[in-house]
Amino acid sequence: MLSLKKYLTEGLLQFTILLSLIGVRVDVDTYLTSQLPPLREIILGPSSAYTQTQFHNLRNTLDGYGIHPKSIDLDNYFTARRLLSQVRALDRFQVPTTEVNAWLVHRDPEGSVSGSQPSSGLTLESSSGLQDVTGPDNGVRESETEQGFSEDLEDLGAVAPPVSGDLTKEDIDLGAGREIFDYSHRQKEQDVDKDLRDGAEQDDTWSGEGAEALARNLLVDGETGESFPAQVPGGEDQTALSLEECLRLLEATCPFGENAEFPADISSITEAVPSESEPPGLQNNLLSPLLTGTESPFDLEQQWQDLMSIMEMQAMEVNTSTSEILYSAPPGDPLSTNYSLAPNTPINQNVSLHQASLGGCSQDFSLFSPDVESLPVASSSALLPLVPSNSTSLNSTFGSTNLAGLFFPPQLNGTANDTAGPELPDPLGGLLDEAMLDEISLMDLAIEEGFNPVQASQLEEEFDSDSGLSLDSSHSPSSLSSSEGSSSSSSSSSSSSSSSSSSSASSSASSSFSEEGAVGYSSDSETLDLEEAEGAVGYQPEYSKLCRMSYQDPSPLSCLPYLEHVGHNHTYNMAPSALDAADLPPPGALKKGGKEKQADFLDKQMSRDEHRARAMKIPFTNDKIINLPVEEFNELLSKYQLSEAQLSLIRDIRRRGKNKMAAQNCRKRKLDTILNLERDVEDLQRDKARLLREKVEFLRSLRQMKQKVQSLYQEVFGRLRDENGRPYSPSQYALQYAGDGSVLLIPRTLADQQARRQERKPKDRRK
DNA sequence: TCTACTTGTCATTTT
DNA sequence: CGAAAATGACAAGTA
Repeated sequence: MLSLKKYLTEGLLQFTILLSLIGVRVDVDTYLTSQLPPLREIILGPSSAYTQTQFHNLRNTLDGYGIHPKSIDLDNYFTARRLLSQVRALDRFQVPTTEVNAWLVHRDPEGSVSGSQPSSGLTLESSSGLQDVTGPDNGVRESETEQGFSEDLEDLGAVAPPVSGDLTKEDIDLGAGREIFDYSHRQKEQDVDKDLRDGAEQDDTWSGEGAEALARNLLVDGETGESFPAQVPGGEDQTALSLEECLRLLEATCPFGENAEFPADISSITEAVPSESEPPGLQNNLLSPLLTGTESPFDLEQQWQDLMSIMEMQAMEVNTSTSEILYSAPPGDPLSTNYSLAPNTPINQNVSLHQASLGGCSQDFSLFSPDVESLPVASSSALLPLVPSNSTSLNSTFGSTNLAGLFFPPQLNGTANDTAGPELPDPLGGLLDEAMLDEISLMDLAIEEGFNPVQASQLEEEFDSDSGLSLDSSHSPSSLSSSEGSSSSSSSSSSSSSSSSSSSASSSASSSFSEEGAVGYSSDSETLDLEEAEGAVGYQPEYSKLCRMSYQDPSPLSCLPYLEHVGHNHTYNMAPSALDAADLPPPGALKKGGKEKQADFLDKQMSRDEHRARAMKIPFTNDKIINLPVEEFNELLSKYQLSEAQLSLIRDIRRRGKNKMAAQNCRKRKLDTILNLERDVEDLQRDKARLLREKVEFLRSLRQMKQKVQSLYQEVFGRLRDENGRPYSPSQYALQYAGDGSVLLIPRTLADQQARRQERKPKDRRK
């Protein structure tokens, strides 16, 4: 059983260790540095928590007795601090949330453009993340979320650098199909990007006026469908829906393929494939954040490493080895295992590709078809604009995606995936590693049961309530007022003990209360008057309350053994009965038989100062001496003719008495501080567990999304037919998302080139 | 008797 | 600058 002293000493040490272990230092540092001076002061020195109690004032006013000198400040402070810590933790860990939400929100063609800028990525703490945290609702802020979506996707590693070099305007003609399907986004991207980019890239590529009409159509299409709940399940569905739209368009496109329009011509390739002349945003869009096999994994990995580093700061359990493991593709990861696609065999049967309405897509297709038909066939670099704009969710989800890089085996992707290709699915897939999940789960479960976020929140609430019961009792204004508001020992003890305090604690508290209230410095047997009783009710109750609060409240913690020492009876502690027997009768009033006994007992019970005062025949009680305000005290002294020795003794008594109270308060504050810190640790641990659970859930959702995307890719690709009605070979062709949401079928060689080019960009940007 | 603990007290610092 | 409060350290008393 730990003693109080031991608790004070070792407890602090343990607490410090605990803080460091759980990575709380980050938060603590934050608070120490700026936000909340009180904590710093609590830890480092005097503070609001140590605000000097105006005992005189409190004592002189009836209200003063009901005020805990410290608890209010501490309560407010810790409440604010806890909230702030939660907010910050959410801010930090909300990043995955934002990412997931981004996945799910359908992209608005306008809003998404800016988000696809290469320069917008690389910061986990994007504005969108903060918005998601602070914003009241995600659903309303669709555009914001979409932007955040794009950004977050890039953050995940999808930063697609502008394609350089290999594909230039000279290499590939810009065809009508390109304009048809890409211009709108290009134009919008230009609008947004012009301001943001250095303009080194040629923007005029897309400045054809004829395409504006098409752009409008595309814009309309993109806006038709697309406000999706930012929730994960809905987002999945919406993603599937978008893909389905693509598929429908694809199906509608099949006749073209039969008519030899499907093999995309050079011009359409040019349109679809970013060239040096294209705005960076477009180029960026050409690679999927999650699916590109070139540079994306690095960014993605970096992002996740950042995330993991953050996590590690707060969770020692998640060590670097774990994070490394996370980046290794789990064997079961569909993205890694299902590269080679059997067309027409969607992996995820749950994805319904035929239930979504196509509305605008049809229109787009009608626009699309005539152009395609008129286009010459260039089989060598065939590029099929498969889907016009309406699949904006896909576009927003993946930016411009080289789906081939994701869904085809590295060997099929050629050199582009030499390095990053194998890693392609890894960064995200690795995060979903079951081992990691299990680890986190265990971590979470170690602190609180339940894995479902809903359950987690519920658990959190429960924990909060529990903690409030266990730890906040002494700090919550309500409990404080209830305990201190009680004017009698019985009521106070009962009320305070009602909060599940142990019998020993309550008894000790009540006893100490009564004893101290009765004795204290007011046990001067000479003058037993109303002031005596006043002393019992006035000053001492305060002390008893302090003790009660400090000792009894922690009892629910069930880990504070020092409670058992509360009941110690020291010289100044006397049972009320004994007190009455000893103090009430004047020294000479007792009968001879019990007089000596009474006197001896009284002497034993009196404090040294009381003895001295009585020996010096001080004409008033020690309680008065100690507790009277300065003015009244001086007034009292002036009423009597006191010797110098008496005056000196009185001053000493006053000094010692005040110091005694000060010491008691000081010790109580120490205890309160420790308890509050302990509670904070618990809160932080709880928050950490909750955030970890959320992260796991998000990762799980992400994995599901990836699976769906993969299956949809397979579905779409498998339904593609060339002019001869034969399916395309996955080894020769790949689907790629363009920046405007269109899906293009491009030769693998072209995709590899793009991947290679984009591989360099992020590196350059990092410099 | 020893140990751990609480409380009181002193000296000093802080407010 | 002085009073009051806070606090570390130590002593005394108790279990």
